[in-house]
Parts: sequence; structure tokens; C-alpha cells
Amino acid sequence: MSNSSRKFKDAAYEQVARIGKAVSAPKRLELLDLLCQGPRTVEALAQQAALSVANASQHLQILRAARLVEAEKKGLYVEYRVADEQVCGLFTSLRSLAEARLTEMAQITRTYLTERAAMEPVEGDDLMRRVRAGEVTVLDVRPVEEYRAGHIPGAVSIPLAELKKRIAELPKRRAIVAYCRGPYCVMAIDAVEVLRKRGFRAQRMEQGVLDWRARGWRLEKGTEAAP
Amino acid sequence: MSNSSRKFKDAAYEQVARIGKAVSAPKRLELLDLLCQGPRTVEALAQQAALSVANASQHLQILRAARLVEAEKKGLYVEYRVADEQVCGLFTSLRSLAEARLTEMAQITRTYLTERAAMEPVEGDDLMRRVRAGEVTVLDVRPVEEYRAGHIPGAVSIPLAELKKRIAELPKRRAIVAYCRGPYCVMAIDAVEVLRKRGFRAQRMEQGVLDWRARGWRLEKGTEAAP
DNA sequence: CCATCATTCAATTGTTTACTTGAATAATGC
DNA sequence: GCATTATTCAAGTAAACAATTGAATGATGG
Repeated sequence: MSNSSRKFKDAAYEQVARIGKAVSAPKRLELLDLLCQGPRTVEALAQQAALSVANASQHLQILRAARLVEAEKKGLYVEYRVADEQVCGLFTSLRSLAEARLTEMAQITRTYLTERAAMEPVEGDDLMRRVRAGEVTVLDVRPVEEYRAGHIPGAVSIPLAELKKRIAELPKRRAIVAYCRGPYCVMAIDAVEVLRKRGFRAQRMEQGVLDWRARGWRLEKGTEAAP
Repeated sequence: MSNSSRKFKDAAYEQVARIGKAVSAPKRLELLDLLCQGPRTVEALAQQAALSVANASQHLQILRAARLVEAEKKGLYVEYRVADEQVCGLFTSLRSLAEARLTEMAQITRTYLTERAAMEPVEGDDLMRRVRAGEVTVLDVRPVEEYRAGHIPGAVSIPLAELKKRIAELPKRRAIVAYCRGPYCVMAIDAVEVLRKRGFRAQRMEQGVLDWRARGWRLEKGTEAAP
């Protein structure tokens, strides 16, 4: 092997490793996951990922140096967003690999979610198919801005915080499938709990918009459909 | 946010980060790239990635702890292989993100490959289409074992080391497209150089079997087609 | 059973990294 | 112009990491 091709390889893999390093810290992955749901300010990210603002800012700069996210100053705030849809693809790829291959992942779900939704049969693919076929009422319980940034076609938006107030907007008879940010977000679990107490037929879908898009399915943007 | 859902999230993202950490070192990425071409022993990997055997072994154990690769003892040797095709998908995703978003990547290619193939117009997609359409003779210059583990359908196998000896097996008139392990592997560049000196119409295709498969195209296995 | 060979282990080095704290910068409204 | 607020910077600490070296393990063939 020639000396110059060794140097080339070292330099090339080092660049690829810049991306790898950026996604090697749990907190940065959480930030990326959040950013894949839509743009956010530093403070919002810090709060939602349970980080100090300074620490969040530092992580965001590492993500930015790896060109995975972009920042834009908007008056007093700085808004961060993913730099490319491919970035969400990378995150999905990492998460799905962790879930497929790390047995600890299933263990964690069992440990922390036991008393709640963990006992549910996981219908995964089948549930997504029914959602896609329009056989159920789909409920997006994330904050409205995230709903607007992209949601499952036909989904109704009622943020978890407003669910009790607005519960009358939902159909009593039809089955309801609630989703939120993805498997590590528990908002949909809470929503299902609330709905069932009031006599609704509700179920949680673990998958979020990322998984939806990973299957090559279309998302809907902006428009806020009436329930 | 409840305390228990915070713990759940922390634990979940930490697992995802195990995968991220595994792909955060340049040398581990090089090892993964090699393993995506086919299984190998520790010594072969160490030699091909320019690592000490002990160091390579250590990196491989980190990859194995993240369940990205598997090891099997075969007599005196230990054979490593990727644990899942999805792992190659992750590597491709990282590499393509690095190439799309890190400007330094293009700079590196320019710097190290200047006098050689870098001046060539990069035809990328168009070239792959012609290869796929069977308009050219496709030449796989990797070692035979890698060819056997998976190659572009219809490709002829002549490892770089044997090219000069076996050059008569190739058609003089038809255009030849040579490929190897991927963009950071320079064997195909050498091959094209040799071929052109002997009057062949030859071109390098930067993409390897990983990129081929990333497009959802079929690979051929085992059979060694006659040129 | 002994020598050989591939691989792993263990201990050590110098670097890098995540997080904390407190101060600095920069845009906004009074 | 001055106080307020969001973000970044800078310095420090403890932990994690990559690479080196030399010894240990464990399978193979004489």
C-alpha cells in the first residue's frame, strides 16, 4: 500500500468520524431527535432534554461543527434546525439498529414503562397499516408547532396539555390511535391513559413521524385538519 | 416531566449512543468498511487498516460490544463479520452524510488524488446507470473472496494484483468500468491506469457494492462469471 | 508435550470529552 | 443609555478513550 493512499484513507475516515463523534453522546442524540420534530431555540432544547443552557449550547455547537444542524439568529433567540433530511435518516438508522441489536433496549422499556403501556401488545407494523388505511382516528399529541412542521396525513392535533379540555372534539365510537415524537417520548402513553378513563377506545402508536418517513410515506405539513 | 420518564429517556438514548460511540473512531469506521466487503481475520483487518494487531483486536471488541460485528473462532483464526446488513446501511449513511455536508471531504480528494484520478469528470449516477444497463464491461478488481461475498451483477473478477497477467481476458473494444471497495479505496484507480496504458477504454467507478445496495439494487454472489 | 502462531488481556501513556461555574456578548425594550 | 434576556465563551475537573507494550491464552501440528 502506497504512503499517499494511506494518508488519503486516514483523512477520509477521519471526516466520516466527525459525523460519528457528533452522534456518540446520548444528550446530542436526544437533541437531534427533538430537532427532527422541528426547529427550536436553545432554551427550549435545553429544557426538553434536561440540560443546562450552557451545556446545551455546547452540544449544539458540536452538532453544528459536524454540519448536522444549522443555526439562525432570530432577534433575541437562536433557532436551531437539522441541516438536511438525511440527518433524520441517520438518527433513525442509529435508533433502529440499537433497538434491533441491543437486548438492553427491550429491557429498559420493560423496566421503566412496566406499570403503564409496556404491557400492551406491540402491534407495530399492523397498527401503522391501519393508520395508513384510514381505519382509525389518528391523534397527534405533540405541541402544535411540531404538528405543523410535519404530521401523519389526516391526523388531528390536540397537544397533550389541552387534551382534557378538548376531549369532546374526538369521536366516541371510532378507535383512536395516538402518537407523539417516537418510542422514547411518553406523551402518547399519557394521552391513551386519559382517553381510556373517559371511555374512548384508544391505543398508542410507538412510531412517530420519523419512522413514518423512514418507510417512504408522505407527511402532511402546516394545515390543521378539523377533528 | 416526570422523573421516571426522564430516567427512561436517559437510558434509551444511552443505548443509541453505544452505537454512535462505536462509529466515532476513524479506524473503527475503516474496519467496518472492510467488513462490509466480506468477513476477515483479525490479522487481515489489522494489516489492511494499518493497525497493530492488538489495537485492531481492541477496536473489534468495541464494535462487537455494540453488536455491530460478530466473531467466530475458526481453528487458529477468529473471523469477524458484520452482524447485520443494516450495519452496512449505517456506514453508508454516515459516509454519504460526510460527503454531502463536509466540504473538507472534497478538499481531501482533491489534495491526495490530484495527479491521478481526481482530474476525471465525476459521472457518478450516470456511470452507475450505464453499468446497470449493461452498456459496458464491468470489472471488479477486489480480492476474489470479496467478489464472491457479493458483486455487481455481470461483473468480471480480476483482482488488481493479477490484472497485468490476465489483461487478455478483457475486451479491447468495449468500454470498461472498474470498481473496488468504494470511494476511499484506490485499487480501481490503479487498475484504470494499467488498462489505459495498454490501450483499453477504461474508467473508474467510485461507488462500490455498498452504494450499489444502498440504491436497492441486487448483488450477485459466489458465481464467478467468465469475462 | 512442546513450539508455533493468532488473538486477547493488562497496565500505562497522553488526549479528548462532558459537564459545571461564572463571566462576556449581543439584541431588545424601557 | 441602561437593564433585561438569550446565547456563547473560557477555565477547570473528573472520567473516558486510543494507542503502545509486553505478557497470557488457547488451538494446531510436529
